[in-house]
Amino acid sequence: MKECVFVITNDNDKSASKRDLRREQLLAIAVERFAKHGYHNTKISDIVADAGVAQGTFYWYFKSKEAIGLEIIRSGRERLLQVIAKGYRSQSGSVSEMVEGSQRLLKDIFQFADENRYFMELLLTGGEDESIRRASKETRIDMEEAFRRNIERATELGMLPGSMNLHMRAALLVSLIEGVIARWLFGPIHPNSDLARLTAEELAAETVRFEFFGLLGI
Amino acid sequence: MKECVFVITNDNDKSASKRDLRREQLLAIAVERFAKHGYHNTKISDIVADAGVAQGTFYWYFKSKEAIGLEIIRSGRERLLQVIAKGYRSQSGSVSEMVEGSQRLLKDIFQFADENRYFMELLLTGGEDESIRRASKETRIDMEEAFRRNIERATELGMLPGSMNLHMRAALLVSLIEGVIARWLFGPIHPNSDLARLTAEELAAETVRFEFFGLLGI
Amino acid sequence: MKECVFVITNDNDKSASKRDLRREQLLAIAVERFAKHGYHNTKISDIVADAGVAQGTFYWYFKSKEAIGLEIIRSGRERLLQVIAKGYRSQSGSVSEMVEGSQRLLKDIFQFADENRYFMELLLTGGEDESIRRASKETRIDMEEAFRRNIERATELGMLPGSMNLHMRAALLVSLIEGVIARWLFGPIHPNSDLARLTAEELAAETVRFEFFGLLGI
Amino acid sequence: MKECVFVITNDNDKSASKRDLRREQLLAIAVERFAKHGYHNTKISDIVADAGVAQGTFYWYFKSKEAIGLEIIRSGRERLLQVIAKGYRSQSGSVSEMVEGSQRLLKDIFQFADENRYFMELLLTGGEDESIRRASKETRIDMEEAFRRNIERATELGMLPGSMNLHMRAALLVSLIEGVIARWLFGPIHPNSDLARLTAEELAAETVRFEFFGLLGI
DNA sequence: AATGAATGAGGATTCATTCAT
DNA sequence: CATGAATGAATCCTCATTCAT
Repeated sequence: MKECVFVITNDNDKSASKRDLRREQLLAIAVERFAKHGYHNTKISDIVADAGVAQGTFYWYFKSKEAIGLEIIRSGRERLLQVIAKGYRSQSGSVSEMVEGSQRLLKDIFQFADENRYFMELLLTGGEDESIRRASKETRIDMEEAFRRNIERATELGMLPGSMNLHMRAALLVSLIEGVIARWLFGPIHPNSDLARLTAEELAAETVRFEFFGLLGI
Repeated sequence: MKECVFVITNDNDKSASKRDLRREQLLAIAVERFAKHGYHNTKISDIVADAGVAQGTFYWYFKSKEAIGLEIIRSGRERLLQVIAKGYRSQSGSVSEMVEGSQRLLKDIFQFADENRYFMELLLTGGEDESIRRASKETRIDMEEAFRRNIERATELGMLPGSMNLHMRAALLVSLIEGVIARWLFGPIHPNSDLARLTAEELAAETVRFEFFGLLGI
Repeated sequence: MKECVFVITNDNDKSASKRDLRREQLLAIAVERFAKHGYHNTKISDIVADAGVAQGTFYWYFKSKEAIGLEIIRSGRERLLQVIAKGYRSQSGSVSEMVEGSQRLLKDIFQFADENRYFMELLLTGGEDESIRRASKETRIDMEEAFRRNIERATELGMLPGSMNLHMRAALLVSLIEGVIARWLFGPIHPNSDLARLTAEELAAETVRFEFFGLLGI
Repeated sequence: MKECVFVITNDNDKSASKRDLRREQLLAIAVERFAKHGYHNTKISDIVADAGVAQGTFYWYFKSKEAIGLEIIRSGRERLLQVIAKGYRSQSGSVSEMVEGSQRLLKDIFQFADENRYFMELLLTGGEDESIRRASKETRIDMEEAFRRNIERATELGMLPGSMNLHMRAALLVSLIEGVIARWLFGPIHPNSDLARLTAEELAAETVRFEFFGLLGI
């Protein structure tokens, strides 16, 4: 029987009822197993065994296996988009200020990914069930859209050159972020690479450098 | 019953026997279904129905479902690495020569991806079965390693600054490439984005610009 | 949450306690659902949801699902047999008196069926659970027996010819009654038939005519 | 393992393939168990155990449990309606000819019922699953409709008085037939009644007498 | 080479019933 | 009296794989 380690829902009210706790526990176990072994390779019987409850108990909290999968994506999506929303650019500034701001945002995202690695893994690599696949895609599109708006704003403020397609830039940027997170947290990663040992802060620094200056950059 | 459209294996011998053709056909159907619906959501009965043969016939050509999955990855991997190998840098040159070379390599990779979109989708998003997951990872690590050597060589030749971690650069570069391919060919992609309408050549141009100069670049 | 509409038990004592009311309510909901959807398709959770109480509450009033089924049959049986008992023939009379008496009895039975349609449906079409099936059968045998005695008495009084097997006559008569009730209240009924729109009285008149005179009758 | 006793489908072609035989066998076992124990109390595992095959084999022949239930009704319905269709009145005649014709029809129906008692039981008492319930109802309506047309024709030919509602007559007639069959073959039946021991012919004679002359009849 | 019937372990889901509070 | 969370046996159905023909 496993304790509840990863709290998934946004529980602002202090009095987490016993019911809520059990729900969180099942969610946490499910997201971990889905990420580690895949959705189809995770049996409800595995989840309940981990939680130390009977098979039927699962269905007191979730309508179906698909439902818990969607719930995981939904809840993670909300919190991920919140993190990104906080990093929105609002005012003009120097290049170094912009780089700094970007780095702070990336660090927040990487930290979130680290704290929610199983969700992140599910989001980035999962999607065996059609509906979960779709929900993941939507979340990733939302993320890209958030970055697109951010870049758009910076371009309007004259902080970025307007010569490149906005969508393209956003796509490239999010590719960078997703790829870095995936390699940092759950491979594929070259055995000799020490990328996995970096902190969120260090990772953000490296990434932001590439983001703004490319391979030729400083 | 479906015709064999996507030839997967490297068929050098001219006289493709009837047996080989059937094998190719099954592989082509399988890779498409695996990519479109996922490994677990693809039943052997689906594959054989598409091919217009009986259930048992499948097992005359492949040992098991896992085997056909691995075969798909194996064959795609070989051909993908060949494409990358051809683009290897060997001699020094100007920045614009380097950019040009890179762009040519990217174009080749994108073209390969376009011609093998189902394999690519399986490689980048698949991995429900443990052994296929591993095979995909290894292929992607190989790809990263190839790029790492390329960057290393360019750094030794003084064409790139040595200030950045090699593995990090390779990871960022491959993230870029993988993300762009995924968005170009099979989403997740923003509905308003016209990325999907670009040619391999145009995509390579955009990508290489970001690769070398970042968001601030020309 | 549903109000208690159909009172099922013979409540002679004036002061129906709160407890009795709840019991009646559960019985009423159960008999309706059993009739409409079948015994197996009715979940305890459906019944309690309709009643607006918790799952466990059901078991404070009834030992089990089977028990409530049997209770429904038992209580209905008592009241149905009472109705029939009141119509018993005791004295001789003319043919038209006999027809009149029969018609009155049928009208009473049809009225009872109308007021207890769900019980009637359960009695005539239900019987998925072995013990309920048995209880229903016994009730219907009792009904047949009551009619057999009635016919026997009329035959002894010389009001009916003795040329036909008594059991056969009773069987045919009860078949008629059961079939008519079923079609009148809950089908199977031909869409164009206006049988369902008849009153109990009209239905009794038509039925009694056939009962005594057959297709060739007046 | 049980042999196939009751052939359910209309197999006119001599060469019943092995596949057809297995299908018939499963149908026969299913209809018997559905009739004896009810639809919900019959497990697929019971059926296949009786047939001596593996669980999965069932699903090679039938899509689902519901499907086999519907197939049973569908096939029985066809054959039952054929029997009735053969008894259609076409020409005028004397009363005794009419009675004779009716008796012959009833005998055929009773014989069919005897030879297909499990189907009959399912048709008349079954219907736990919603779709099977509906299919049964439709069949019984068809039967009623067939008799209605028969009565209509006889009335047009002046062989029956026109004073009674057609639908009502048909309903009463079919009630009679259904009730008699039910009591004859599978109760509810009074223990002292010797109805169950009658032959189809005798039963038809008794029933037809009541049909035309009622209780007061000859 | 090919067929297609047969296998059977496995897994999701249901639901009557129990019980601590 | 009432709650509602928990139980777990039961059952339908899936599908990769085998094998006689």
